[in-house]
This record gives sequence, C-alpha cells and structure tokens, in this order.
Amino acid sequence: MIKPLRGMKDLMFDDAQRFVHIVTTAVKVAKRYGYSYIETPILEETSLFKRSVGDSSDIVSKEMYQFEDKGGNDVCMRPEGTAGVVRAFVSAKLDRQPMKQKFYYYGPMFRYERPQKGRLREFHQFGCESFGEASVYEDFTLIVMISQIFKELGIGFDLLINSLGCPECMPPYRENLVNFLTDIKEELCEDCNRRIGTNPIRVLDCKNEKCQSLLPQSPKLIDNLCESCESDFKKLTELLDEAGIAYTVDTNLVRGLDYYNKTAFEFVSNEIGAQSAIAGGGRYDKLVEYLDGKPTPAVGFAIGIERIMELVKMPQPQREGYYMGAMVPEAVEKVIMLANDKRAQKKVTVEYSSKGFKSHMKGVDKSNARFAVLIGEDELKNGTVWIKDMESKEEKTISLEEF
RNA sequence: GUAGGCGUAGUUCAGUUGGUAGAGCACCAGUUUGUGGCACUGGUUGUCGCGGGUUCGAGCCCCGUCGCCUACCCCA
Repeated sequence: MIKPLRGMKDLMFDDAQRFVHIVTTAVKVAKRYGYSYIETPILEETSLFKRSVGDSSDIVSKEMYQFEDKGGNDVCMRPEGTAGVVRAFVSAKLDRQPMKQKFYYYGPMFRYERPQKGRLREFHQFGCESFGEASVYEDFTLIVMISQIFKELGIGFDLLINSLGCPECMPPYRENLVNFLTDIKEELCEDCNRRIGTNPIRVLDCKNEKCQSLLPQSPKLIDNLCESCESDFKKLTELLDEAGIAYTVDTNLVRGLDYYNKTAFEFVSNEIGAQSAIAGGGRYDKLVEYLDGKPTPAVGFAIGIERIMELVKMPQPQREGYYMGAMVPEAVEKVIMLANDKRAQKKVTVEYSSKGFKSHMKGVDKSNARFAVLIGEDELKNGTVWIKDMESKEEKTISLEEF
C-alpha cells in the first residue's frame, strides 16, 4: 500500500469541509477589503527565495524542496507565498504603475522539516499582500482584517506586535546588538553564536533558557527606532487601542524571513501545541527592490490553514436536497430518470438497489437529505411518488408531474 | 539532524508471569408484510508494521529495520 509522503496529508470528509470553510471565509473578508485573487506557480527559480526570504534563514538554508529540473534549472517548491506574489507583481511591471495593488492567495507551501503537531512538509496558507501603501494605517487595517477573519471562524487568539526598524535605524542598532552579544558569546548557545554572524536579531528569539536569561539587558530595537519608525509604531498601538484589539508588544518577536521591516506581528493560540503561530506578517518595504522592481512599500500576512483547522467552529450542517430510492426492482430506473431531472436544480442522492422502506429511511438520514422520495409498488402503478419532509415530518403522495 | 513515546479488526484500544487474539464504535441484516435518528438481536473483519533471534511454543522477551506521534531547532 502506498501512503502519502512524510509530512503530507490527504484531506477529506470533515477536514475537507473545514478547509473549504476557512478559505471561503477568508476570501469573503479579503474581498471586502478590496483584495483580488492571484495565483502564482508553486515551482519557482531557487534564486527567488534566496534573494527574498534570505540565504541565512533556516527556510532557505535547510528546508527547501530544491532540485534541478530536466532542463538543468535550479528550482524549488515555494516555501512561502510572499516571494512569488512580489515576483509576479514585478514581472507584470505593476511597480511602474502608480496604482495601489492588493492581492490574496491560498495554496500549498513546502518545507522539508521534521513534522510535528501543527507542522507539515506540505501545508497551506491563505495570505494577502498590499503594494504601494506606505501608511501605517494599512498595517493596522491588515491586522483588523485578520481579526475579523478569525472572529468569523470563531477562533480566539493573542496578538503580538513589534517593530523591526528600517534601513535608517536598523543598521546602527544591529551593530550595537552585535557588540553586546559578542561580549557574552561565551555563555550563549551554539546556535546563537552562529546567529551573531548571520542574523543577530534572531538571538533575541532564541528558545534556549540560558540565552533568554542573558537577554533582558540586551539593547532593544524598540528603544532605538528612528523618528519615523517610532511614530509609526506608536500610531499602530494607538489605532489598535482605539479599535479595541488587544495586543502585546513583544520586543523579541522576530519574523523568520529576512525581508521584513517596521511592523511585524504574529497571531498566536495557546490551544494547538508548540507551533502556536496561526498567522504572521508585517511590512516589507524593500522586497520589491530586492527583486528588481521599483521601490514600492508593501505589507502582508499569511494564515496557516492547518494550524487553525481544529480551532474553527463549524456552522451547523443543514439537511439539504433529496434522497431517492425504489422499493421494487421495476421502479429503480424510474427513480434514476427522475433524479437526473431533479439534479438540474437540487442535490440528489440516489440509491440504485431496491430496498425495504426502513432501510431507505436509514439511507435518508445518512445522506442528510431534507426530503425522502420513494417509489414502491403502488406509486409505480399510479404514476406517483411518496415524499416526506424530514424536518417537518410532513409526507404526501404526489404525481410525477407535480414532483 | 537529536530525544522520548507508539505500531494488534475500517477506527479507538484491551491482551494478565511467553500457551497460535478480544471489546466499544462503525458497517451489514433483522426486530410480524411501507415510517428514519434511539433501543434490542445477530453477523462480517486481523500475514498482531516488517525481518531475524531466543523458546517445545512469541502479540508479549532480544536485535535490527520501516512507519507514525510529540518535542528540540525553526516557523504558518
């Protein structure tokens, strides 16, 4: 028996319904905010992710499904969604239009990691990317939008926010931090020592207890922001306060991808295991440039669909459509033909074998049909059908034409 | 890559100090000839993950292997 690959899952029945409900809800909300659908390839040139997500990131350095295709191209399965959307934005030369652009997408992402609760090798994200809007109002609006999606899905969450600074205030801070970390590097873990060279900001997010115990005295970017970043971040907190959205400023919040600047945020849940991030995002004003576009401010986010699957409160399933069956073999084909016509309008479940009344009624329940429609000996003879409304329990025998 | 836990019926699991397997759920059929969800009765289902070893005998003990889960790392 061939089973799906490690970290990959089939989706069916209840889970499939949840999945569709999540996506349709998110799409519905995104459209209200003016987002339109974009679909980009799952396979992209490897350099796209090296240049956007960042060479030093774990995603690029060890988690990509990367290979050479038959034409000798270095390609990989997308590990996240933003890079592809930005590439598409630049490919279509939208960076040369003064118009603001907003896109939503959803689909599979691939990362070659060790699977655990809430972490798969193939997983799905719903995401939005807003181009051309530098205002912090947009950062705020995105956060409101995610809150609204979660609210409609019945999901509780905590919101963490931070500012990652910009090209003006980040470099001096970074130098400052590297100095601090270098002084205590003897006591930091192996990973952190590596991070000092590659991406010192990530040290702040280290889960190692020893490291964390040394970090409270570390310089915080939030205390060293430039005027513009400082005022934007302050504005964001004010807007969130006014909107009544609770948040925690987490100065150790570092997004895993290199392209973020200024606003970074993460929605987390404490009900789903160690992998608690259910949505994450932020601003990435330099990414369009990195990918050969004209400077274009941008901000976006992604929701991890599998991460919120078990959190979603599903609406009550409603009885729908018809169940049709025959109680004498001669009536089977009559039932099938009748069902064909009915299906032009309604959902119909047909039982092909002639069965007893009781057996059919069980089938009606199983199919969750609103109406039971049966043809027995009498109905066949008289050219009628017996129909019962399973909710009102009202039943009657009517002519074929009437049905 | 590292650590721990687990692989027995479709599913969730039980299986005593080693004596060639069981329950609930699900499924199917009935419960006086055409009224469902409930209840009752009956029935079907397993190369006990795979390969070796110990033993008269292994689901149980030993070794290996594969797979799954959880956690670290990292992140949605």
